Amino acid sequence: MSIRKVSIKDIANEVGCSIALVSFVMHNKETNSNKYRVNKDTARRILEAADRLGYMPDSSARALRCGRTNTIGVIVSDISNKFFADIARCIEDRAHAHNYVVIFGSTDEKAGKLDVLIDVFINKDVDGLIIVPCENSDLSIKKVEDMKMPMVLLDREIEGADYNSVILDNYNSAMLLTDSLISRGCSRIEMISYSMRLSNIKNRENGFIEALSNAGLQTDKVIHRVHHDKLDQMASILDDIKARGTDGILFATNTLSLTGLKNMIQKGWRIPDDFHVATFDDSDVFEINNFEISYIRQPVIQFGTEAVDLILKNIKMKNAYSAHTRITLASKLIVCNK
Amino acid sequence: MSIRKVSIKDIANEVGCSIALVSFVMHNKETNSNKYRVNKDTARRILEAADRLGYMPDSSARALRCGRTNTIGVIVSDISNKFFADIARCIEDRAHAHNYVVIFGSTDEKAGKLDVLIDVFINKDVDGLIIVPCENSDLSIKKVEDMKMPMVLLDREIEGADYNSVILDNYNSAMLLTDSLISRGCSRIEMISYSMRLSNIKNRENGFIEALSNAGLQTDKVIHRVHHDKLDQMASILDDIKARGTDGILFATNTLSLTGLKNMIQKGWRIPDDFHVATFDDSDVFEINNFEISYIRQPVIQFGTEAVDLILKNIKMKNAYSAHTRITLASKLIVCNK
DNA sequence: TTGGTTAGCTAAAACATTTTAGCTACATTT
DNA sequence: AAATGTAGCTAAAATGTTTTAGCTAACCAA
Repeated sequence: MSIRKVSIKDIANEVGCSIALVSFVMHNKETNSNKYRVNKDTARRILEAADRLGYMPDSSARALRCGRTNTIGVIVSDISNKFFADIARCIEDRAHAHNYVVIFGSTDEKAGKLDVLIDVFINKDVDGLIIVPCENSDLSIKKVEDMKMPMVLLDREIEGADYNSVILDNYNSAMLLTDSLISRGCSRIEMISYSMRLSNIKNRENGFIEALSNAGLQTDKVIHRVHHDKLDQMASILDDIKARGTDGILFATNTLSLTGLKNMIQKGWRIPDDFHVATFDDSDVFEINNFEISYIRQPVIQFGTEAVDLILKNIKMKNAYSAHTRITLASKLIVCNK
Repeated sequence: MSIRKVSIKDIANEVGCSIALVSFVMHNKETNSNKYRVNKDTARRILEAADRLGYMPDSSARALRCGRTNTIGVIVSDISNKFFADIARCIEDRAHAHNYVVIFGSTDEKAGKLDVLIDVFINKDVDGLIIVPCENSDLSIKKVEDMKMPMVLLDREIEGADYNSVILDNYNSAMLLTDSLISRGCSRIEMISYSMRLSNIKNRENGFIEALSNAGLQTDKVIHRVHHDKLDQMASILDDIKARGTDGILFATNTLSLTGLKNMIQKGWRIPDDFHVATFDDSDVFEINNFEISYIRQPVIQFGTEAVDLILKNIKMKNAYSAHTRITLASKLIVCNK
C-alpha cells in the first residue's frame, strides 16, 4: 500500500476542475440529476482521467462521510460446520451481487464470544448484522436492536421477543422425520438432542413429541440431551437407549448424528438392524453408504438469500421504523437407501 | 445506526479539554510516552467519561487518517468446501486474536471472479490479502504484488514466481498415499485428478508417478483428469479404470474422492474388493464406514495460523521490503478401517 | 530577575469524500 | 434595458481521527 492512491483531487488537477465536479460525475455516472448537471464533454474528460490514473474511491473516506460501509457482519456458531459454511457461501454470493462485503465470526455457542463479536463488528461500522443467536444471548441481541442497527436472526429466534428472522419450520420437520421412522416400523423411538435451550432445538423436540403422541407411542423419557461440548457423552447414551429396546433414533442436528453414527459403527452396531435412524441436515456420509436413513434437507440457499434480502431491506429503510419480518422456511424429507 | 455515535469530541466537551488530549489518552492507555505526558487525574477523568458515554472509536475515521483498516481479505476457491471452511475458521480465530477482522470471498476457481474480488477487497482497503490462486490468475496476483499490498498465497503457488506462501508438501504426501496402496498389495494403481494446472495438483501427480516408478510399477497413462465443473465425467472414467483391471485408485482431492465414492457405491462396487482407495483430506465419511481407505490429513490449523502470522508480519513491515517466505507443511497419513 | 527547563495542554492540519449553498455568464423573456 | 432563468461550475463545510508544532505557566538554577 505504499504507492499513494490516486484521489479525486488528482483527477480534478488533471482535468482542471473542482473536486466537487469529479465527485458528481463519479456518482451520477451517465445520468445527471437535473439539479447538478455537468457538461457532456467535461464528464467524459473526467471519466477518462479517472480511468487513465486508475482511480478507485477510498471506502474509508466514503464511509466516514456517508456513515455507510457497504459491509454486513455475519455471526454464526461455527463457520466450519457444513450447514453454516453452506449458508455463508450463499450469503457471500448474494451480498456481493448487491455490492456488499461480508465479515464473518463464530461464537462456538458462547454468549460471551457473541457479545464481543457484536461489539467488534459494530465498531467496524457494519451496516447490518445477521446473527445466529446462542443460549443466553438475549441481552446482546437486545443491545443491537436498541441501537437501531439493522439485524436479522438466522436459524434460531429469541423467545418472547420480536425480531427479524429467517428460520426453518423445525416443528413440522421433526414430525416428518418421526413419521418416517414410524412408517418404517419403529414403535419405540427416542431422540438425541442438545441440552442447550435454543428455539430450533426446542421446536424439533416438540414436533417429535407431537408426532409420537399422534401415533399413540410413548412420549415419556424419550429425549436425551447431550451437552454441546461434551459429545463423548454420546457413547453411554447410546448404550442406555439400546438397553431399553429402542428401535428408532432421531438426531436433532448434523453434528449429533455424525457423532452418533461414528459411535454406533465403532460399537459394531448395524443400521437398520439395530436401529432405524433419522436426522437433520444432509451429509456426504449418507450417499456413500448402504444403510437406510432419512433426513431433513434444509433450504440452504433460501436461508442465505432471504437473510441478505431482509437485512438489505432494513438497511435501505434506515431509521424508518417498520414491523419485523419473520420468515419460516419449509424443508424436504429425504429417505436414503430405502 | 440512527443514534449518533459518541465521538472523541463529546468526551472532550464533557471533561473540558481538547480532543487531542482525549486521543492521547485513548492511545497511550496507562503509560504516557515522555513526549506527550498527561496528568494522571485528567487521564482518569477522560477514561471515565469515555466509559460513561459509551465511546467507541470510529474505525472509518481512523482508517482514513492512518491508512490501516485492521481488516484482512481472504479469497478461497469455495468457502463451503470443508477444507477451506476449516481453514477459514482457523484464520478467523487467529486474526481476531490480533484485533483483525476478516472478509471472505470465493472464486469457484474462476480467474475472473478472483480478479474482481481482489479489486473489491483492495478497494475496501484491506491491510493484506490471503489468496488461494486459481488457474490463469498469475496476472491478478502480480497486480497485487506490484502495488505492494501484503499478500500470502495459500494451498497453491504460482510457478516461476516468488511470493509468500503456505502450502502442503504435496509431493511427499502423494508418495505416502501411493506407497500405502502398494503396501496393501495394489500393483496397478491409477490416479483421478483435475485437468486444472495448479501447483498442488501437479505436485500430487508428480509424487504419485515418482512412487510408482520407485516401486517399478507402470507409470504410463495412469492419470485421469476430470474438468473441475464436469464431475459427471467421473462415472465413465471409473468404468474405464475398472475395465483395465486397475486395483488401486488415488483421488487428488476431497471433492474428487467423495464424488468417486458416491459413484462407486451407486455402481454397487465394493471397497476394497473391487478397488483399494486413497485420497487427500479427511471426511466424516471415512469414519462412518467400514471400508478400508487411506488418506492424507492436512494440518488445517497450521495452514490458518501460519498464513495469518505471515500476513501480519508483512503488514507490520509495511514497505520495508524483504525476501518472500515460503512455508511448506508436512502432512500425516491415516489408514482407516484396516 | 533572568533564562531555561518541563509538565500539561491545545490549535490546526491532514486524510478523501459528499453535499450544500451559491456563484458566473450567458440566454431568454418582458 | 431590466429582470428572470439556467447551464455549468466551485468553495467550503462536514465526517472522526491522529499527529505535529507549539503554547502557557510553573518551577528551578544562577
